[in-house]
Amino acid sequence: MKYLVTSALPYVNNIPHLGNLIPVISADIYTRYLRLKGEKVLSVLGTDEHGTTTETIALKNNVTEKEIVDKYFKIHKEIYEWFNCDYDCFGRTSNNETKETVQEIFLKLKENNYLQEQEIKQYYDEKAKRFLSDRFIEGTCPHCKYEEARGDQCDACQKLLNPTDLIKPKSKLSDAEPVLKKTKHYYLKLNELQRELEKINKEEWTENAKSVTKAWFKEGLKPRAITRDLKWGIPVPEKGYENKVFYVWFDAPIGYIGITKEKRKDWEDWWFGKDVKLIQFMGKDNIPFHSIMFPASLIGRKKGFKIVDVIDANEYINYENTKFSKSRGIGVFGDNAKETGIEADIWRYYLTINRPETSDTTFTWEDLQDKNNNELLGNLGNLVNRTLSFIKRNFNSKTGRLKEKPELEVQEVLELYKKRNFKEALKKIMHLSKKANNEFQTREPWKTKNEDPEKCLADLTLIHNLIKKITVLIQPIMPNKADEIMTQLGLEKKYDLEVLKKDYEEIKIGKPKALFKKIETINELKNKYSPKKKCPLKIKVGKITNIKKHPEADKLYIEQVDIGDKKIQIISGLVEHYEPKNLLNKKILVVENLKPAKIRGEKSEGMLLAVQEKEKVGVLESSEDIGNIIEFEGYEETNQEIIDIKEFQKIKLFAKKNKLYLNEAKSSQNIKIDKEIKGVVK
RNA sequence: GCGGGCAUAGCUCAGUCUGGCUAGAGCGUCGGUCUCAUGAGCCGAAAGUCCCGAGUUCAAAUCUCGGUGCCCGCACCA
Repeated sequence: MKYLVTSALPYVNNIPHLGNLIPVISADIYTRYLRLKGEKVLSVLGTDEHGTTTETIALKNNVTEKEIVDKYFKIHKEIYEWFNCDYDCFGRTSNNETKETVQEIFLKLKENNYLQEQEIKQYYDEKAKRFLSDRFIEGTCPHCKYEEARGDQCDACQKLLNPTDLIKPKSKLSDAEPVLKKTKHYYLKLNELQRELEKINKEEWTENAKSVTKAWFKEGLKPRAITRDLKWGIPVPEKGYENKVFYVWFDAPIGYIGITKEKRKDWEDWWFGKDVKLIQFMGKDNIPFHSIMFPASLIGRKKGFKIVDVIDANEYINYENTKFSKSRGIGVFGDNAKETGIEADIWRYYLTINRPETSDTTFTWEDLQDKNNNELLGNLGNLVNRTLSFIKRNFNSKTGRLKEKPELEVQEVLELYKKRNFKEALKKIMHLSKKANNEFQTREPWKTKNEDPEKCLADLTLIHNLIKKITVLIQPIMPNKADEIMTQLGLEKKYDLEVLKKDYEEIKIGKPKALFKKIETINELKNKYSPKKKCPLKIKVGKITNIKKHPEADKLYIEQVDIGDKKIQIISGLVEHYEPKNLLNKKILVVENLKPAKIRGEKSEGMLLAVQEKEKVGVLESSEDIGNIIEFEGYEETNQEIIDIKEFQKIKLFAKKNKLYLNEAKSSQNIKIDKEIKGVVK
C-alpha cells in the first residue's frame, strides 16, 4: 500500500492565518507518521492561483494577475516552510501540467457526454469587449439606493444582488454601460454522476464530510457551470470559448495531479496506481469540492484516476472571542507567527493539542502561553533537562547498562495517529512524558547516586530511553524539537519503528540545553494582534451652509452641510426648536456613515446630532475644524462602512457637559451643547 | 422564511452516531511533598442541574418532541 496525501490548496490572494494552516500542518503530521512507520508516501501541496478575486485585486491595484500570484506564491511557500511543513511536491495551479491535464479532462468529459452547453444572458462591456462577472459591475442598489453597489452584493445594505437588479449598471472595467448579451457555458452533469459518487466508500471520512456530502445527495445534484467569462484562468480549448476560462473549482483540485506531474516522473504510479490510498486534508468549507466535484470530474473522465479514500475535514479555529478574518485582518497570520519569536514547533504543538477535530475551537494568546509554559516547558522540557543534566554532572555524560526494559505504551499513540486523531495522540504523548517524570521522582536518583551509583545510572539510562521513545512519537508533530532532543540524547536524528523499539545503552550524550523558553510577553502580543476596536460611527464636524424648510413637511428642515471633503444634504426635524437663521453657518456634528434615505421625497445623507431633554432640543456644536472626525477613547479606528438606521439606534449616544459619550466611551474632543442641556442624543 | 450546526467543571476541550462502570482529560484553584531540573517535579482534593422541559426505556449527556440562547449557509421582503 502506498499513501498519497494532499492538503487543500490555499488561495493565494492573501496571507494564510492559523486556521488556514490546520490542514496544511495536519497533512504534514500524517505524512511524517507514515514515514515513521516505514510506509511509502507522497505529499502534495500548492497554491490555487486562478479566479475572480485575483483578477479583481489586479484591476484594483493596477498590476497583472501574474505579479499578484507570484508574490503570494512566494509568501505562502515561505510560511509553510517556516512551519516545518515538508512536502514532496509543492507547486502551483498556474503551471503548464495543470493546464494540460484540465484541458484533457475537459475534452474527454465532453466526449463521454458528461458536459452540456447552456445559454444564459449576461452583462457585456462593449468597450472592453468582454463579459462581466458580477463583481465587475457597479450600480445603484435597488434596495437602499446606494450608488456603488456591486453586482453580487450591496456594501451599504449587505443585500445579495443579481447584476440585473442594479439601477444604472456600470462596468468597472471601462465605465461603459453594459448590455445584456447571450453567452454560453459548459456545465458538468453532476446529476448523471450522482449514483457513481454515492458508491464511494466514505467509512473513513470525518463526520462533517459524511454529513455535508449526504446533504448534497439528498438535495439532488444539479449540473454545474465549469466555465466563466474571465481572462485569468485556464483557457477553454473550444471554438467560441476564446474569451472564457475554466471556473476555479474545476481546475484547482486537478492541480493536485498537475503539480505531481510537474514534480515527479513517476506521477502515474500515484494517480493511477492500484494500491494507492488517497488521503485529503482540508477545512470544512472545502468538502463538496473534494467529495463531489473533483471525484465527478475524474469518474466522468473514465481513465482510472485515483478517487479519494479519506476526506479529513477540520472545523474552524476561532481567534480570541471572534472569528479569524482575512478581509478584516483579524487574527494571527503566518507572517505574524514568525514575528512573535515563538518557534514554529510551539505553534504546531498548540494547533495540534487544540485541533478542531469535532467542533470549532478557540485560540487565545493566554492559552498559548499556558500550554508552552506549563505543558511543554514544565512537563517535557523539564524531563529532558533534569535527566541529561543529571547524567552530565554525575556520570560524565554517559549512560550505562539497563537493569530492566523501559516500557512505554507506544502502541496506543500509533493507533491514534493512524485514525488521524492527532489531538488525542498528542495528549497521550504528554501523558507518557508525565509518567517518565514520575519514574524519575520515585526512583530518587539524587539519593541513590551516593547509596547505589550503579542502580542510579541504570535508572537514568532507563529514563534516557523513555525520552527517546517519546521523542520518536512526538516527531511528526514537533520535528525540530525532536531533532534537538535527539542531539541532546546523543542519538542520531532518525525516526522509525526500529529506533522506537530499540533500547540504547552506554550512550555519550550531547550537551543539555533548555528546550523551551518561558513566554512572558503574552499581553503585549495579544494587544498587538488583537482587532482594533472600531468606532461604529463616523461623526464629523460640519458647517450648515444653507437651510430651508422642507416643502412637504412642517417639522423638517433641509440643510446643506459642508463636511470638508464634500457637501451633503441632511433632513432634520428641528423646525419647532430653531429658526433657520440660528442654524445657518453653525458648526455642528453629523453622522456621515449612515445609509442614505429619502424622507418625504428629499434625500438625507446623514444625521445631524442633537440632544433632547424633555421638550427642549439643542444641537451639538464643535469648535474643531470642518471635516474633523470625533474620536472616542478606547476606539482605535473609525468605521468606514455604511450602517443603517436600526444599527444606529442600537448605539448609545449621550452628551453631558462638554463631552459626547458613545457606548460609555468619552469623546477625545470637546463639544458644545447648545442651550446647555444634557441628555440622550437623537 | 428555509436548511444545517452548537450548548458538558473556572478556562480549553473529549465523550453523543452505536443509550450502560461512580460523566472524563489538560490547564487553573486548593492542600501535601521532593530538591536532580528553566520558580520546574511528584501525590492528593475540591469543582458539573451534561442549556431548560417533557417523552421513550430497566437505564438518557447520548434517542424522540417542544422551548431558550448562540453560530453558519441559502433565500425573500422593505
